Amino acid sequence: MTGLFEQIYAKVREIPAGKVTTYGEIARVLGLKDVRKVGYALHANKDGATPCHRVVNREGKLAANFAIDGVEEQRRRLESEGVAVDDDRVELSQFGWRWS
DNA sequence: AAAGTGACGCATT
DNA sequence: TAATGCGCCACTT
Repeated sequence: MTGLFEQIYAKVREIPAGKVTTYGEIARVLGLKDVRKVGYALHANKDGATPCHRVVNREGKLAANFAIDGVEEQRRRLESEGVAVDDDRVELSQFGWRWS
C-alpha cells in the first residue's frame, strides 16, 4: 500500500472533528493537478480507517456515492460532530478546514 | 502493456 | 444555482 492513495488518506486523517475540507484543498496540499484522484482514492477506501465523511466538494456538497453507506450516513456523521448540514451541504465558510 | 474508470473543478451558458 | 463539457492522471484489470 504505497502510493498516492496513502498520501491522501494521511491528509484526510489530519482533519479535526467538526471540520470539513474539499477535494481540491487536498489535491492542492499534495501538489496534485487532478482532484479526481482524491475522490477516486476515497472511493476505494471503504475501510473506516479514514474520516472520509469530512471531505466534500467545492460547494460543500456531500458526495452522492459515498462508499460507506450513502450520503445519509455521511450527513449523519457530520451532524454528530457538530457540522450543520443543510440540503446535503455544509457551510464551508464556517466549517471549512484548510492547510497552509 | 493498453484501455477503462472516476466521492471533482472550472468556464461557460 | 443548475446543467454541460473538458481537462487530467493514478489505479485496476
